[in-house]
Amino acid sequence: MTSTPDTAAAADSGGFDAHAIQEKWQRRWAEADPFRAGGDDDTRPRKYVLAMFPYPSGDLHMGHAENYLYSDIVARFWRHRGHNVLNPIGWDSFGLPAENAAIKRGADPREWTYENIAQQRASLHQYGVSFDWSRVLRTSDPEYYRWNQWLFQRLHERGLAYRKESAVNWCPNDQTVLANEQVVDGRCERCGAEVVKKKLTQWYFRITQYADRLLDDLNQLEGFWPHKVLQMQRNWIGRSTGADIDFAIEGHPSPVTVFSTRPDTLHGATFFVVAPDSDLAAELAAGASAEVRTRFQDYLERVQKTSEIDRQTADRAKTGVFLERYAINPINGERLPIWAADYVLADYGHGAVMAVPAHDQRDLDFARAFDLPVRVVVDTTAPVTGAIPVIELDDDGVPIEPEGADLATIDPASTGVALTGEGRMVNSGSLDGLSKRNAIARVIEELEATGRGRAAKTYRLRDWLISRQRFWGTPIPMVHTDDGRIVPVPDDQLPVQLPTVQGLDLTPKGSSPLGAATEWVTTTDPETGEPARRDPDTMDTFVDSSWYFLRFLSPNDAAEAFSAREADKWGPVDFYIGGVEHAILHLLYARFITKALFDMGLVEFTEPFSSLINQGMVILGGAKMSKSKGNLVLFQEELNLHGADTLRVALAFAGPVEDDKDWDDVSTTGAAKFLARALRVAADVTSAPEVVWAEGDAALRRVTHRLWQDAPTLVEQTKFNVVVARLMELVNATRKVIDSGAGAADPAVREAAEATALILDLFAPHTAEEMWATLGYQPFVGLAPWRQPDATLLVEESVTAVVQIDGKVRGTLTVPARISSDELEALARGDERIVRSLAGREITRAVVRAPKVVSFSTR
RNA sequence: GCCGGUGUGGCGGAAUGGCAGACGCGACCGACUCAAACUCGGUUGCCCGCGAGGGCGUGUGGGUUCGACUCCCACCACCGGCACCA
Repeated sequence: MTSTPDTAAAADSGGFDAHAIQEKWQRRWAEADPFRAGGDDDTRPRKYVLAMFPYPSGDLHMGHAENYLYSDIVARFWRHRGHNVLNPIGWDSFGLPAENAAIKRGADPREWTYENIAQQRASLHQYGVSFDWSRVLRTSDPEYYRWNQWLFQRLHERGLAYRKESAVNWCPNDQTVLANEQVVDGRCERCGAEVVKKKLTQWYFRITQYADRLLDDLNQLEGFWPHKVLQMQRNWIGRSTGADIDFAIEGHPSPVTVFSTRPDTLHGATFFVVAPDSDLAAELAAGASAEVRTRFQDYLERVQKTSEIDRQTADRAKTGVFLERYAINPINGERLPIWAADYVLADYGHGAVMAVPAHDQRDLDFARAFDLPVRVVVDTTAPVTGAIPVIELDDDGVPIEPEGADLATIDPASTGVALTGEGRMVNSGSLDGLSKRNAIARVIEELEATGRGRAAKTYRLRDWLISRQRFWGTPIPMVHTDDGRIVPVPDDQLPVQLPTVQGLDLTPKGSSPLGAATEWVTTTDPETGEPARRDPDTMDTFVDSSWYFLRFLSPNDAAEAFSAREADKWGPVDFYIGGVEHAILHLLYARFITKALFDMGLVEFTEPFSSLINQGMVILGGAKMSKSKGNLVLFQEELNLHGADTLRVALAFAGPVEDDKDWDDVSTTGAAKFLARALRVAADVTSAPEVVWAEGDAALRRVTHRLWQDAPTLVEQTKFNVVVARLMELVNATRKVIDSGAGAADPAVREAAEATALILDLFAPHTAEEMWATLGYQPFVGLAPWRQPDATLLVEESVTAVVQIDGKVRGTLTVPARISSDELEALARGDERIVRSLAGREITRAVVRAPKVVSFSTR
């Protein structure tokens, strides 16, 4: 016989024809459609299981294999537990790769996109995933993106979508703007090009209005989302609390506000710094001498030439120019010289700071570089009530006198180290003697009394820039009239459809290619009928994915974005799984949009995903796989080679869900052997289906029922690798009874084989269906309920008790499970081995935990 | 610098404070075979010992406990996030 790929695969799969089984059951599933979610007449409790939908760039990779395996395991589990499960799939099909491929091939991005979707769809079918295939959506379909435009209008009505001019992140390679979240280490998240700042007027979503809720609501996700993701979102939102303080500026009409987290140190302010690239700096310089103006201009140019990457480098020497202007400290009337320096950022806080060099390291570095005064206002050597004094011990355990017990020895002006710790206020007028906490409260009170300051919060989070100067995305549904008004396209005129690419140049050139689609751009004001032009930009594709989980609930509804009724029934998503790369981008945006929809009264929940799992990556040889490195393991290839079940079991067994899995450590041979053994066990069963369960080999029955006891918990804890291990134990135990125990006719063998099929369905659904049929049942095992453990089988009749002497195991006793502590202790004391180990030493203490442990102490 | 996470055999990993290393891979031995592959059975943490048995062992050092991979403190290493954020 010649070796074809199929026979090779059969050999690899341990002698059975995995591919024939696979195709057979996939055909049956396609005919019967057993995994479609139930409708209104379905009274089972609901579970919404979702894996982050794929972007259709080329074929699926091993990361997808993991993602859709894990969600499928969970979906199948809940069906077995009697739930009505929604497990949908769709495609996140707008975006740059399609556009870039189209440019390269001189084609329409649609072709490339929909070809890839077809290919990925075929792979997922072949993988045996129990999706509800009736709900497929593609975000690049007008039927979908129409609702992006609807969402935009709703946000716009509420002032949550707005236009502003601002210095934005610009990717010179992709020729488009980027959201803050898409800039990683000063580089474009997509292509790695160094991002530059550019002043542009763009559309934003006002996510900052939700900053507090986005931050505070993370607490209710604690324990349900990975701790790491919660922490990353907290960092990203970056709330600081403190005070806004108004400083009058000499010769300037209005006061300037600064934010400080340490308003208690206001008396220690010795100068004032503005961001050189802020409007304020330009204004202040304009009112100064010609010489200052020149110096400032030179400095500004230098700053603007510095790349974001260089600017973010820590330990840069402080630079700046004195603007020969003065700010007035509102608490003591002191004149503070105003400097422009690039260590102050234009887009954080108010773009200006009060500098307190004694108690802020950056201000101190600057003061020392330019010889500015340093005034200590917090005595950090003074004890603070409630603070726990730290006493350090030297090598001999003798307390070391804290150095700097004398304030003079820790003077920041000479040490160069700012005093940022707790202490008592000094040189601060009415604040003297107060602790930091009390001083902050007092100074805010005083400032509020004179109207020169107030408690305030500042965030790191910026508004979400959603305009993109590219073709393959949702057109922004706004028109610009000749007289400069910006008018929304009314709902009944949506969708604003993308034009064909015919005659369009998609090559990135800094403005949207849609601007050149003259016919498309030219329109009329929907209110007045006057000539107008369409907004040529498209939306960030993260808008598409910020609400897709709601569209899955009524994907074919032409009347509304999603059904509020269905959202009440299914939402929020019960189990969400995807890669950690979306920890802030997608997950933050989806949370924001959900809260906005809640405020509109369209959903009844404020968090979209009740639980979240980040699966690890599939790597190779310790390194991330990538096309450029040429170390790719291709999903479709592995699928053809091993078959779906072997691949699924191998991945599920490879390790914990959240851990990275090195493909070198993923054992397809082990998985294939196990599946073959499981099938053989089912085939060996000779008893008829209607069997009396209470009979048969007791030891095997205990293995079976312990698994029935543990499996649900293990699956809910996503310990899939352990469930597979336990199934292997069960199959091994069954094999043993068949070969060298009660034999194949024993009812316990059938009971074990049926349990194997029912639980194996999570991991190897084709093999499980085959076993189920072999055992004489009608399909589908995927819909058959799991069984309850028999409680009487969970208690062992006899157990192994451990005897410890001084913490070391010195012997074991086989004892009845219900032995009393006294009996057990007596047995232990009398045990020949224990007596020998004691060697005459006296037992000073005995701790007995029947029936498991006896612990003797001898000293 | 700040915040978070992780350290267990040759490898992937398991273990409600109670026999560390389940399960699998790999390796070795054996059965089947003319032979190999497949399959099946056995051994496999390290050290000493022919053996019975003993010693050591979950990154390091301490602590709590009759008993610690597990809880507490300090440290080391690696990984991740943020970072001139006022």
